Amino acid sequence: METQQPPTDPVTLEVTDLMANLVGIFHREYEEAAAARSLTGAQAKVLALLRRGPMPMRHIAQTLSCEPSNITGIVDRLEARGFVTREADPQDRRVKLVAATGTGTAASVELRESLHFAREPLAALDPEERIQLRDLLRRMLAGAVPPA
Amino acid sequence: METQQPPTDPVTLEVTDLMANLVGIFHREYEEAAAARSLTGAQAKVLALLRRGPMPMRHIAQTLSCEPSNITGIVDRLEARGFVTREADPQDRRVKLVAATGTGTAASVELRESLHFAREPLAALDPEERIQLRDLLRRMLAGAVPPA
DNA sequence: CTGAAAGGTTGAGTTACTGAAGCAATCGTG
DNA sequence: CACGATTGCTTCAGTAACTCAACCTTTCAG
Repeated sequence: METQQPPTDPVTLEVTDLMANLVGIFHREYEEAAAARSLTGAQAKVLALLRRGPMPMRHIAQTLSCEPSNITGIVDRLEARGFVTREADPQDRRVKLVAATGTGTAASVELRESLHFAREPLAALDPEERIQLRDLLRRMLAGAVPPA
Repeated sequence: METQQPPTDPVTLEVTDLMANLVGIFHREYEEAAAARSLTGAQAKVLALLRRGPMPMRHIAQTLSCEPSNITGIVDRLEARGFVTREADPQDRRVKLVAATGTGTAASVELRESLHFAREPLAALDPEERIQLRDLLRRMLAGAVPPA
């Protein structure tokens, strides 16, 4: 949309494609791992966010870049199942602070640790390479939004 | 689900987390790029698959690991907008071969090339590092399913 | 030829999502 | 201090994606 850098070098293009595959695989595994705990992907994402502590709906919506009304529904369903609670912020009673319950946090942590991804494609790399990869990813993400 | 490797070393865990962030960013950009062409993410994925040539619905469903009935709907909407066609396979008339039209292919190629991702997080790496990253990703994906 | 299996579609039901409208609490300014 | 604008969240359509079960149609096996 903004500055149009016409050529896009071949390496970048290939990395983008590889990344797309990786994203596909990762995504599928994430959904499966969530489903195994009868969570949807969206619910799991919200729960993961809440591992950092209670936060206003607004903040959740911004972080996941979606409409607040969307979060209302997701939190509704999480709340109905006892994974999160909604409490009015005493500081500003317009704000609802969403917090993960013990069960919610546990499910999220468990999910995170169950990600097979860690063992499948990643297993193809030896420890040294994994560190290399980590460093590259760190640098790439240093500038980006600090999300999920 | 299968063999439980208890400890999961710290580097792997961190890589998984970084990857999760990356996946989030990439995913968001993909959706946006698709939306900019008034496609949904799912539609864009199917269209991307069809760049390789016509294929039966069954095959699409398997590749995207979802129910065939799901694909019916997505292809319906793509067809309604002239991005794909459905034709009976002369070899086996149960099979419907879905093929991207010129418009469909064009949209898909354009979308692929518009992925900003190439310039945002990736721009933080210098050419040498990008090659390093490419090689690592290649190795990781060598064993995996050859998807989208 | 007949019954089982495979490819797709249909229909019901859930979730995720958007956008507009609405309500309540808060803030800014005269 | 009061009043209008703004902010945070919910509610209400409306659409897309998805699952599952039931259902045709074509193919295949015996």
